[in-house]
Amino acid sequence: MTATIKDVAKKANVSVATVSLVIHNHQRISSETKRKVRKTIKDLNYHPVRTARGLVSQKSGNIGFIVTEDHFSRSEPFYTQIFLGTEFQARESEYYVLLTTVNSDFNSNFKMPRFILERNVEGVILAGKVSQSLIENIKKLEIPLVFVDYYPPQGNYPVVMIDNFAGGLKATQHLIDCHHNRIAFIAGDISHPSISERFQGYKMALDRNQIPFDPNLVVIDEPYPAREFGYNSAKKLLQRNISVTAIFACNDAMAIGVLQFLKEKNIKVPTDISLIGFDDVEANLSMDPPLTTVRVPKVEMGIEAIKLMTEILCQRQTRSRKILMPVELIVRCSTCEHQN
Amino acid sequence: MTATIKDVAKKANVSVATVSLVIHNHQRISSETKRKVRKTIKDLNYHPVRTARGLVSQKSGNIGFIVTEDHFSRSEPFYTQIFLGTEFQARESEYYVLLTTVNSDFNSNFKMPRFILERNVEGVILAGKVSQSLIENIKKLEIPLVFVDYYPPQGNYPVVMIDNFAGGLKATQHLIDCHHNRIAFIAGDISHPSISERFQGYKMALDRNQIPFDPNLVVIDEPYPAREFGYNSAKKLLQRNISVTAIFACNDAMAIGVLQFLKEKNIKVPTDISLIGFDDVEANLSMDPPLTTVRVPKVEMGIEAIKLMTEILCQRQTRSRKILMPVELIVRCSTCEHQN
DNA sequence: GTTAACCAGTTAAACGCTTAACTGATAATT
DNA sequence: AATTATCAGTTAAGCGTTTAACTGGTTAAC
Repeated sequence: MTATIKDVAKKANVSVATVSLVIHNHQRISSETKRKVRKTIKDLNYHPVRTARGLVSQKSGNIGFIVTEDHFSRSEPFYTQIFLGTEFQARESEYYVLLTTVNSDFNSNFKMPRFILERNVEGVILAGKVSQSLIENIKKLEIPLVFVDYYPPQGNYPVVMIDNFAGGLKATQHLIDCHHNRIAFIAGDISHPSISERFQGYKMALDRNQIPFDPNLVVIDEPYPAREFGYNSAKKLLQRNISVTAIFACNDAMAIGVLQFLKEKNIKVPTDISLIGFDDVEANLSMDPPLTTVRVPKVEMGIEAIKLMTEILCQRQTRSRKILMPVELIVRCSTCEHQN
Repeated sequence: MTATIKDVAKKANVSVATVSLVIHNHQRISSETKRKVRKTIKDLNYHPVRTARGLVSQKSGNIGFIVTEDHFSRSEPFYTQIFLGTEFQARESEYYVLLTTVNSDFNSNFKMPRFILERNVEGVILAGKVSQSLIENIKKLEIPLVFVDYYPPQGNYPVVMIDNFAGGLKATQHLIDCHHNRIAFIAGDISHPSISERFQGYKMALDRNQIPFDPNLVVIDEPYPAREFGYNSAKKLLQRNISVTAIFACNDAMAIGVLQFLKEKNIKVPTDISLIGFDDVEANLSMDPPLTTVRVPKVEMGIEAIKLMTEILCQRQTRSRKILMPVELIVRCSTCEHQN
C-alpha cells in the first residue's frame, strides 16, 4: 500500500500534525524540521489522499460543467470545444472538471446533477442556455456559478460571452472593404441573442459606411441555423431576383448550405458571389472553396471560464466579472473583391 | 447547510449505522425501519457526501483518462472523440472521468499524473500509444488498466481496438466491387500497427479477387498520415505514369490531400479516379465530393472502454478481455463504378 | 431446560487528513 | 524577579461515512 501521513510522521519522528503543517508550509515549523520531514515525504513517495483532504477541508478539487443534452449531442462540436477548454485550463489550476448533461427543460421534479447532490464540486460552469429552475436550485445551495455563452435574464453572475456584435461588424466590414454593397444577411433563429447581435453588427457596418439597409437582402425566417436552412434561405434570397454580390451567413453551418445551393445553381463562389460564415468550424478547411469566416475562440472560452471560477474559489475575486471574448476575421477563399 | 447522515439518524430515531445500512439496502434492517428511514432521507433531502464515502470505502468514483499531449492537441479530434465517449458512458455507470495528458516520452523522472498520486481514480484508461515506463509505473500501484487504440508489446491487458484489417478489406473490396482493378494504396507512417493492418487488408482483398499486387500502386514512404503528405503521395503516384483508377488513402486526412492534388491537376473525382479514405472525420461531409470512407466508431470506443473498466471494478470480470470494434463502409460520392 | 441460531438493530473504530487549542521551553519586557 | 510573548511543536477533535463486532431479545433445536 502507499504511504499515509502517519507513516511519514513515524519515520520522521514527529507528529502527524507537524507533517501536515510542513505540507502547507506553515511558518510555525522550523526550517530544520521542514527539511527533515520533506526528505521523509520524498523517501516514502508520500502524497496526500484527495478524498481525505476533501473531507476535512470540504473541498473536492472538482469543478462541475453542465450543458443541456441537446447542446451536447454528438454532432454539435461547439460546446464540446468549450468543455475541452475547461479541461485544458483545469489542469493548470489543479482542478478536475466533472461533466454532466441536463434536460433542457429541467425543473424541480428532475433530480439535480449527481456531483451537486454529493457535494463533489466546488463550483459549477453552466454552458449555453439552461433552465431558470436549474439555476435557482444551484443558487440555493450557494455553489459558485459561472456562465458561458448564455446569460440568465435576471441576476448578476460572472459570465464569458462572445462578442457577436463585433463579429457581425467585422464580417460585414470585410465585405464592404471588398467593395461589396449588395450584402445579404441570412440567419435562422433570429430570436437567439447571439444571432441577433450578429445581425446588429451587420446593420451597424452598413450604417457606418452609408450603405442603405435593404430588407430584401435579409432572410431570417428560418427556424434554426443549420445547413438545410441555409440552403433554403439562399433559395429564397435568389428567388427575389435582386442584385446580390455577397452573403453573410449567421454561422458556418448555414454558409455550407448556402454554398451547396449556389453550386447547384452554378453560381461561382467567390467570383459571382462572396460568402462569409461565422464560428470557424473544423469543416471549413475542407470546403471548396475554404470558407472565409469569423472565428469564435471556443476553447479559449472554456479556459476563461475556469480562470474566472478559480478566481472566485480562491476568494481573490468576488464581484461578478463579465468577459467578452474577441472574435477574429479569418479570410480564406470564399470572399474576394467585387468586380464592377 | 445540507443534511448529513447524523441529521437523518436523529430525526428518524435510529443510529447512524442503521441509516447507512438502509442506504445500502442491507437485509438486516426490517422493512418497517427501512421505510421510516427512507422517508426521513427524502424529507431532509439527504445525499451521502462523495468524499466521505470515498475516504472510508477507498473508492473515489472516478476513472482516469490518460493520453499523450501530442495526441490530444487541439486540432486532433480522434482521441477527443474517444474521450467524449468515455464521458457519455461514465455518466451511465455513475462514474466521473478525470482527464490528463502526459508527455509522450514519459519516464520515471516525470511525476505521475496527479489523480494517480492522490489516489483519486479507481482505474485508468490509456488512449493511444504511451510510454512503457508510464505503464509499468501505474501497474506497480495495482491500478486497473484499460487500453484503447494501442496495445503494449508485452503484458496481457484489457483493450479496445479498431478492426483495421477488416476496414482495409472492406474499403478495397468496395472499390473492386465497382470494377476497379488498378487500386492504389497511400499511407504515411506505415510502421504504425493501425496503418499497416489497413495495408494488410488491402492486400488480402486483392488476393481474394485474384488481382495481382503491384508495388507501383503503393506509396507508403511519407512520415505521417496528414493532409500535406497525402498531397505529396498523390503527386508521386501520378508521376509514375501508370494506370490508376482508384485510390485508397489510409485515412481521411491523407485523402483530403489527395483530393486537393487531383483537383489541381484537373482530374475528376470520382469519374476519373475514385477515392476512399478511412476514419470518417467531421470534415468529410463538407468536401466536394463528400468522401467515401470507412467509419471508425470513435465515441463507441470510449464507451466500450468504460464498460470494460466498470466490469473490472465490479469484479464481475477479471480476465483481460479484448474488444475489436467493427468498422463500417460509408459510401458517399468520391467513389463510383469504373467505366471500361 | 439448556444451548444454539437468528433477528434487528447499536456501538465504536476506522478511513487520512486539517486545525484550533494547548504545552513547555526560551526570550523579551517591565 | 515576575510577567508576558514568542517559538516550535503536540494533542485531540472532527470532517461524513462504512462496517466489523457486539447486544439483547426471540425462536428453534436437541
